[in-house]
Amino acid sequence: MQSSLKTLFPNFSPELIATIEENGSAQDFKAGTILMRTGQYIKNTVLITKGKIKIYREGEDGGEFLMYYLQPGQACAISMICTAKSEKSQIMAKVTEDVSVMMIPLQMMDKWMMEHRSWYEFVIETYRSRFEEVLEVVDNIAFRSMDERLEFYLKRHSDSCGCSEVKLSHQEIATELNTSREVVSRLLKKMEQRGLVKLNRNQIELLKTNFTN
Amino acid sequence: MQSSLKTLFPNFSPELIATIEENGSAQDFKAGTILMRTGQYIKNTVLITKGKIKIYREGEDGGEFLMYYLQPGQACAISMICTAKSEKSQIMAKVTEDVSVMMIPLQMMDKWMMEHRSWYEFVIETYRSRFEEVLEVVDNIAFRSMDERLEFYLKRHSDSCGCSEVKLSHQEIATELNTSREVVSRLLKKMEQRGLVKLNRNQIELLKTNFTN
DNA sequence: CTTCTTCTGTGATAAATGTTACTGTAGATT
DNA sequence: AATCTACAGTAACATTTATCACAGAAGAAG
Repeated sequence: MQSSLKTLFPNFSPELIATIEENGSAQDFKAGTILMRTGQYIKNTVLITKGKIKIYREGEDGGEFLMYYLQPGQACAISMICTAKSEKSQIMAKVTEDVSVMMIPLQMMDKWMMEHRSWYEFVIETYRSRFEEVLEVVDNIAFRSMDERLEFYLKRHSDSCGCSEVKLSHQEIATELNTSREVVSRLLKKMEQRGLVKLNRNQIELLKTNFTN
Repeated sequence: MQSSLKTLFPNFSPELIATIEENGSAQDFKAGTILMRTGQYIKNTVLITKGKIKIYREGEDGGEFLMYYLQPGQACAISMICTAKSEKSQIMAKVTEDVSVMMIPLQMMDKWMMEHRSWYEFVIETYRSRFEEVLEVVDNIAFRSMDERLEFYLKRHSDSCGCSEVKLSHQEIATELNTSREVVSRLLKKMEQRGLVKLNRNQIELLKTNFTN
């Protein structure tokens, strides 16, 4: 357990790791748990050591829209940003695979930024990469049509799990793209006809050759 | 000129202001100048002291999509983020009203973060507010239809200039929302019929009463 | 095996948005 | 005044996406 921080966050200095273990509290959450809601105040920064957390935006009508996933070795950029002034969360965070996290009280943030170079760099890099990711999301909805967005979504999923099978129902995909199940079914069918995927119940197999370009 | 920094960035400490004036270089740019292109390397952080800069994303087909405007007293969050590692820009920055800026070489960033508390806080706050703004943009395209987005766009414009007349052609609006001029014309006409706006050549007057809710 | 539930496929139709094509008008230019 | 150009209005049509309605198939539960 102690060592997992070291391997997951290889750039952290030994002193920083010690400080984290001293001040943070390790916690586990089951899939389905909602860790953060829109409008809630943020009291902790979260480092993920196991599992997966989905960060998404919720529309007034209850629709949702996927921003990105948090995985082991990553941290929640939003919580870091808001934390500084204990702001309200602008997003929803939901556990999609049982997670283990390190909860770090917000008071530590500013302190460590000054004291630990490796923490400072990690925070900046987290901001940067998330900002970039969100910009890519904007690109997708602003410039691309549903079929392209679907392809991109599947690709991102398979990249993240490292395998070519995406185990999701059409309904789940539709929800994350904020569209309807029928639309997803139809587009997937077309993709199958184009030879891009193979469809099974609750599972979509990406035929990589056509995909990775 | 010296004093403008002080009034525009009231939270900066006197020492920080002195340091900025010492290390930064004041520069002016005419409306229309493109300060940053997608893919370019970033060498400076930019503080705006006069004018307006448009930050937008560019699609492969040349379409554009407005993210937000930078105004006096603000800084380019992207340049701050990327700067840390001299990354490539992910966005376009175009001067829309003649600007004066302070260019700050990227080496200063990290240094000042450690040395000047008020700089650190400014940077964090800039990150936070821009991130929030981008999330709002995502909301708009993900959950709202064109007419709502148009209303939001107009409102934001009038808020930013403090007046109720938006001096833009339908074409310009269409470009920023990445749609076509005809669509904007149609929707504006409908809004006029609903009594929300009054249309003139190159100018849209918001009839506030209905608007500010 | 039978029943139930969830997931998937698909047609028909509606609504929103994009595209094409054309017209008129205001203001600038000559 | 005559001409030109950018801007605005609008109809007709194409395309994309959303919604409704229903049917069949896979797997779970009894």
